Amino acid sequence: MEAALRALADESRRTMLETLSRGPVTVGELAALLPIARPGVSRHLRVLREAGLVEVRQDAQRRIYTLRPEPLAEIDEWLGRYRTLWEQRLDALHTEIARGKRQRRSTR
Amino acid sequence: MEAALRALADESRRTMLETLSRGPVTVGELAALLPIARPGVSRHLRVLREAGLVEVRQDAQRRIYTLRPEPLAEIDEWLGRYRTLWEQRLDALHTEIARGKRQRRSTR
DNA sequence: TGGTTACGTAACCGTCAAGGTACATAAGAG
DNA sequence: CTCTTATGTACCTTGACGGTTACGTAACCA
Repeated sequence: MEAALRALADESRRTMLETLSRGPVTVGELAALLPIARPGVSRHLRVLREAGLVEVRQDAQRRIYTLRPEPLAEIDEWLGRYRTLWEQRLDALHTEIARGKRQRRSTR
Repeated sequence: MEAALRALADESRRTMLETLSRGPVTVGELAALLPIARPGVSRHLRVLREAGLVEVRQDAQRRIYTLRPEPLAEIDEWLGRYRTLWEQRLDALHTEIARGKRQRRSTR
């Protein structure tokens, strides 16, 4: 989770994850969507790989990256320690309105 | 959320938040729990303040810091885009386990 | 075989971040 | 007032980070 949090601190990498969330993608396609050159993208992908946030598979010359969301789940779990705190506050703010907002608490 | 994510990338600051989650605390108390000198703690607190993650109130010479969890809620919300992705995976894993144990999952 | 495509890595540079020491300041205490 | 306590800020150094260009390399293609 440590490494994943550091990975998320960079905006380019968050954009890359956003793109990857819509499906597998090659390095070139990622680079086309970002304001940085391809080698930079490769380096970012390395960081994401080492954080366990992406997987690579090879297809001819291409490398196809896919999102691996598990580390995000770990971050979510870590945030869980604080969830009750902000929920208390939100409840205090708009007690009535926040009703339907909490059915998404999965098993933990 | 941007600034909050950067703030969370540092381990000392995460430890500080952890401490703050148990209640308000002074700078000196925080510094006593960390391997870094007090001025460093002050700087970390500045980052947390600018990220909206803490609030200060003054009591005589002391500054009492309290956690402000709202930015964490924003991060949680941002993670929400990916939540269904990892839940699908976890569900797959769980059904696998359940199948191995010959258990039946209750419907959510 | 030689060329092209797609990608990673190396080397380099500027910037930023995190740490420490020294100093400034504000509030009580005497 | 002066001294002490509690904290922030200035300044410096070091190391990590993000970006670029140049280069290496594996796989396909003519």
